[in-house]
Amino acid sequence: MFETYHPEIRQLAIFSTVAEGHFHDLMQAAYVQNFPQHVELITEGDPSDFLHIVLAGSVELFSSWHTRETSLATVRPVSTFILAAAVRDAPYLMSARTLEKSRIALIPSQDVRRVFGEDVEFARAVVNELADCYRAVVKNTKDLKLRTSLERLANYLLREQNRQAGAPQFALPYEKRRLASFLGMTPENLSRAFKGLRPYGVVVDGNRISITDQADLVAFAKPSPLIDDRGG
Amino acid sequence: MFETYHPEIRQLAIFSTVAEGHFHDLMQAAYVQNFPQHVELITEGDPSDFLHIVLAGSVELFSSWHTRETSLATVRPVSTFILAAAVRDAPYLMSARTLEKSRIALIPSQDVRRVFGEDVEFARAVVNELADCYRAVVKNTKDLKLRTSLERLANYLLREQNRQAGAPQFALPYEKRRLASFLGMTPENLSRAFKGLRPYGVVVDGNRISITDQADLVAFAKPSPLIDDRGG
DNA sequence: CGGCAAATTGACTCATGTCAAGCTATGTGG
DNA sequence: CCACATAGCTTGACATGAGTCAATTTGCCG
Repeated sequence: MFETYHPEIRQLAIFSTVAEGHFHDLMQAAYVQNFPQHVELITEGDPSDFLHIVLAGSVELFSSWHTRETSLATVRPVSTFILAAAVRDAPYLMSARTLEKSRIALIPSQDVRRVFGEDVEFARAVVNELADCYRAVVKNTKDLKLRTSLERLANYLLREQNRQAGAPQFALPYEKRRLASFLGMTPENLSRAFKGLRPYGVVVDGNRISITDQADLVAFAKPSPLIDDRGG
Repeated sequence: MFETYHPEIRQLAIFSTVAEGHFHDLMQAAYVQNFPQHVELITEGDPSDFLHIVLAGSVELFSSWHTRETSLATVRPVSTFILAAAVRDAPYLMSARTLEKSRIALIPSQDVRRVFGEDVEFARAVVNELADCYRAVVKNTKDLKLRTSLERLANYLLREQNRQAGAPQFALPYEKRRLASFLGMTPENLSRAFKGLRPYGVVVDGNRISITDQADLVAFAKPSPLIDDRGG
């Protein structure tokens, strides 16, 4: 039963080049669990015992400070999260909760660190993955600091459109309140921001978005590969 | 002449464990150059040919988007920067300029990637460094999204005090305009933020800061190890 | 001493957050 | 099948935070 998950994990960039024996070792040590919706998988500050992999469903990474909370990322199948904490054997900097019913694989961090030392290909894959994560967070910081909330929303819509089929109509992948938090604004402000994009051809109906004038929206958003390209 | 720089580079966490032969290889391929103040060392978007190391002076990492610019970090001796771009052989996401007269070592990225594959200890050091960088950016994002500008300034002052001797009086390490940009606000706003910290015992005289009531400032700033601790 | 850039200040505008009310969609239980 | 409860979303009115612009002041360097 457990072996059925190997192929999808094996295809992850971080595991695709590791030697068969080492991959087997990692899978031997791993757990796979199903979680219901809205379960807190990890809590920031806790020691990082496992590298997590989302096999199905979706997971939100978020963080709190006193009374405030912010959404930092959404993890979708099939990808890993909290690799950095696992590598460094340091406390989690973010909390994680399931957004929906999800299947998660858990690989003990110490096995990850051990195989890292034994398998150069795996080491290279880990460092690549980590560099990608780093670059993604830097892009996110630039987005936050260099753009207004309206520009952030416009560019988010273009990225999301691209991530999905690329069609002029698509659905937001989660609630607007989460999107607002991810973009660094309040839900009320997000509502108004959607209105503010109306002149650039953005029509909202519930969670369905229609981009009626692609060129116009692009002209306003001015997307940049150094901020918006994923995996670049 | 060139060999005189080896000891300080060798002591960097990222090089301290690499085998002597491999370290020698890297140094053979490296350049060391002196740059005057305010020289742009790298430009975002350019291909990343070198891993950079600040040996003396200081370097600002910043980024622009259309008419706006923001300061992302300051690199001080002795440490590396743009490791992620070098590892991935991807374009720089940030630009870098000297803040003062600086001495910089340049190691060809391809040599870094080659030695990574030949020396497990080096690979481990690189992944550790990269994980630390990643965690630093995540902390910075949390700082930006979870705190007001007044709280960011208060926590910055506490971190900077700590980074220096820890004494109640210390000097800001660079201009206020840069600090403002780093903290995500305008210079005007920073001026007012300093005034706003007056009630918590912060006295400003030029670039000299006096913290007259440490406990009061800490109570206001509410620093957290998951946001403010460096290298944690 | 003079000139320049940085920093400060005040007045103002604009963006964003807050609070409260109402709306809508959804799911549940009667 | 409908009434209701609930949670999310929207809207309006308002408060506050932050940016802008312009005018000084300060401090530094030639």
